[in-house]
Amino acid sequence: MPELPEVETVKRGLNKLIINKRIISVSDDNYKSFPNDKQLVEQFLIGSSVIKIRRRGKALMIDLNNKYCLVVHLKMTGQLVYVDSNSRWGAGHPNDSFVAKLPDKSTRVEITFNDKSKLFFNDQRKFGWMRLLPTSEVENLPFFQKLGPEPLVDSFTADEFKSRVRRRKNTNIKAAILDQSTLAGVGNIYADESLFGAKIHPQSLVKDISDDSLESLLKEIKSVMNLSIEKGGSTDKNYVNAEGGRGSYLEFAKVFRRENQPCLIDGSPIVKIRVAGRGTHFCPLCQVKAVSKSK
DNA sequence: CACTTGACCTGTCCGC
DNA sequence: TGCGGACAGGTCAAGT
Repeated sequence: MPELPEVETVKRGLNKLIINKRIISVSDDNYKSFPNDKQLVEQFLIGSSVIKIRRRGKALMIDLNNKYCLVVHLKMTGQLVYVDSNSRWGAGHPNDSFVAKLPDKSTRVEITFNDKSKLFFNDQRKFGWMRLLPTSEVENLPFFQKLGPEPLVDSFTADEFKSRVRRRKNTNIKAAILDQSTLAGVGNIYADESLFGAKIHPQSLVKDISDDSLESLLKEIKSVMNLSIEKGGSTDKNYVNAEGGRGSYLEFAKVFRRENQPCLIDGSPIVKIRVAGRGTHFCPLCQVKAVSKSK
């Protein structure tokens, strides 16, 4: 589920909810979700306080006041949900029926703070993970070593985007932008949406795409992600924000999950195919496949 | 080496 | 209603 905008939304939520709270207990399901040595958790997680939450790509880093950091990757179905000391937001709150049921069968880790409020790490498919380690060692994790630049910072230029994408000359453009070493944070939803905006066919080979088109693609990636952050991300099935609420970006999506519905530009039906092993949505009229020059 | 495919899991939906 | 298979927003390992 969560791509950059969803993880950014969770980050912003947690930064309003758990700063300066002290962790008094942690329970987990002894599953791979949290493969840390129990002694390390006892020694460095319990008793520590949260300083701030950062995001890099689709990963979250919860910085603690003892130079340790709890890194979290939500993968497909992970959730980080905070609930107050009554385990609910109060009658009438739109998220109350969801959070009042926590923990549920997907809960993998439950963190309790000094004021009895809780942070739940839920993950139906168990692909996600948490990892406690010294903050200075976070960047050494293989996941971060390979990660490309953040797309939304000004220092990430069109020239750098082009040269990174063009390293993947023999593959299609969708695979190239889903590759987290090209740039960080693009997943299936925003790949489809940004390719539509840039009028690029998802199966076009990188070597057949013009520089102008790639520049347009970077602009679309930025604008699609910024809009999604504004809308609190995309909730399809599992994703919720740090308070258990839904994101509304999919109401604004132009191709994702809109197969057989009319293209908003020309009215022709949106098509769904499989590209790079993923369900892929596009408009066959707007997004014409780039043609190879050599042949 | 560059690239593609399958595996990791559970839940849901669709066709028979 | 039951059952098998395909599929779901991400990443890695293993294969070609």
